[in-house]
Amino acid sequence: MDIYKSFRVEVDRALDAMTAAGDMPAGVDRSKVSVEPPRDPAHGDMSTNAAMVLAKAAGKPPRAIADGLARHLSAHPDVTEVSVAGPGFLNWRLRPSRWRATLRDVLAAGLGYGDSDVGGGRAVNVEYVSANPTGPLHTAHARGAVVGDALAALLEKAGYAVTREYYINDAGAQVEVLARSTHLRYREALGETIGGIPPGMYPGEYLKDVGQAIADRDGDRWLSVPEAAWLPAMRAAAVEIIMCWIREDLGRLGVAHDVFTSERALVDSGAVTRALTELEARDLVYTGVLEPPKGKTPDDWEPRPQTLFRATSFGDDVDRPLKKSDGSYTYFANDIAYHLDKVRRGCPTLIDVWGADHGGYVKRMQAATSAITGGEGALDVKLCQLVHLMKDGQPVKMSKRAGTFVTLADVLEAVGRDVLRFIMLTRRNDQTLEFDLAKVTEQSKENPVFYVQYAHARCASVLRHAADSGLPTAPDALSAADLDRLDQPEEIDLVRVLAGWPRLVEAAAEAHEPHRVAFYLHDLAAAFHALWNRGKDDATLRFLIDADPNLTRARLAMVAATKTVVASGLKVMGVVPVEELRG
RNA sequence: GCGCCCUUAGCUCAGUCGGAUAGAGCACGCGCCUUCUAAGCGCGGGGUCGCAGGUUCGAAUCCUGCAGGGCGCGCCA
Repeated sequence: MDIYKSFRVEVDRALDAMTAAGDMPAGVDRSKVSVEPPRDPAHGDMSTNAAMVLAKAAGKPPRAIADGLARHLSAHPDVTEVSVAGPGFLNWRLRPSRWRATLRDVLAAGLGYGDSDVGGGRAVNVEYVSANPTGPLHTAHARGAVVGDALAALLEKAGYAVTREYYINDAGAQVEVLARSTHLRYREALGETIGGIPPGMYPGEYLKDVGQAIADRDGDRWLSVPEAAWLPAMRAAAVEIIMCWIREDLGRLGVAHDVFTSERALVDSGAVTRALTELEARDLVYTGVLEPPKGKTPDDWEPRPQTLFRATSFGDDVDRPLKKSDGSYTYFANDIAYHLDKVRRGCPTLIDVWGADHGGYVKRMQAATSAITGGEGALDVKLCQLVHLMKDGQPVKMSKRAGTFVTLADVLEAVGRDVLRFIMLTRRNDQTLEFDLAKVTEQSKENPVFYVQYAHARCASVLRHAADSGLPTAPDALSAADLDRLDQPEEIDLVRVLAGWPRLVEAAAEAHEPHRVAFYLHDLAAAFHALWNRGKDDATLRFLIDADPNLTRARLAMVAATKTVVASGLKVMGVVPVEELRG
């Protein structure tokens, strides 16, 4: 169990005792009481805000409550140095043996250390990537892919039942364009000279491969038939081939979705019509005329009655159209049906990972999700800001229009999967990210990937040396070590960081912020590197002490636990830990 | 014009449901390799948390207004 959580229980017991003694009114709301590490370690190992939070309801000054809590807590066998500070913080320290005990927890749990049950097995659907099937993945997609995948892994570690989902946008005008562009390349593959690619068509060279593949499979059967005949065939074939590429790229990135949902299949099944019927039943659909967007009116704007969803009743700024002027459904209408579908499949908690250019779409989708599910479903949207691809400090020029964008496959080839995944998680999702192809493969402290991997490799190195000397390195053997031999302050510092991993997993999962794992691992690596270097100044602080097998075994337990927690964190990030950095 | 996101050290960024003297890396200055990997570690200088109000025991964090940057704004997805 998380060490902070277990002391939160102790605080509860103390409060119970105070209530029983009449020092505290019964039924006081304790939901804001927390036990956490103080920001400044000088204040102690743990701290609670209970006295300040409860002062008003208890009708007592914070310090009086804190004094009462202090009396109860100081009776705990693992607690020392209880003190009341500042406006009413209650601080205390733990006996070092209590901290050291976490090493056994880590060794016993292995990579499962930090697993939590806060999720309680509740279902969460994480939808991410969902790139349009009109071309290969490029760098902009990589961030959403990594963030979504790491978030899914994090939620699983925190005890949620996670579904990883990809929404294939294979309906609508853009796949029609794809079909026409593909037909052009198909004709080209059969020997026709097509000249330039007309405006409005996808110019990318990659469509040549699609055209060729269809020519190889079907011969010339789509050459002299009317568009109505070849268009659906081109569309289906192109989407299938490109989705195959996308899955390959995701596979290379180590991303695997559980569910792929087709927009077209959803529309064909009548789900959109049914969803709109449900909205109508709730009186959330009407026909109205929208104001033109101010400041940037389209040239061909004319007021027109439209089928609208009452998004404003759910916090959006304007009501949103559900049908185009030709009577077909808007993308938004399809998306409402899709989100309803996700909830109806048994998952009220939805997370969508989107690109920054979809920011204007968040409110309406949240409004719609809430409306269509009658408040049962809740949608959180993680918007990933832009990735600026750089090389040696200079921006890499990209233009999708000219077909010169950098594909995900290119970047993967240049830097590797693990580097790409780690770097994508070194920023909050709503912060823009600079990705320098040169810097991220440097082996220096400036590169967080290297820094964390180096810590893992150093742990592995120590364990290798130990094994070479015939020392036991298996977890159960190390668990039997006399951990009281770890009496250096820096050693306890490191153990404290290790003990913070379960708490971090829960906090990051609840906040839907996988990047916190990357920052935690950086801190953990720093604590380990610091300890390592202490052995440079003072040989008695090295991990392997030939003359003292018992001390060595205790220190190996600490090293093995550190290696395990680094690996556990990297696993959430989808990064493979390295055993060795030098070839 | 409106909406969303961002603004923290010279630079790039963290900052836990509001918590104590706001942190890390880079850069700068000074130290540490006969040693388990020095691709590392230690010490030091460096801040009006964009600006102005408000909420309260307490605000970088929540609310309001303003400024600067990014993204978006019916019949694209």
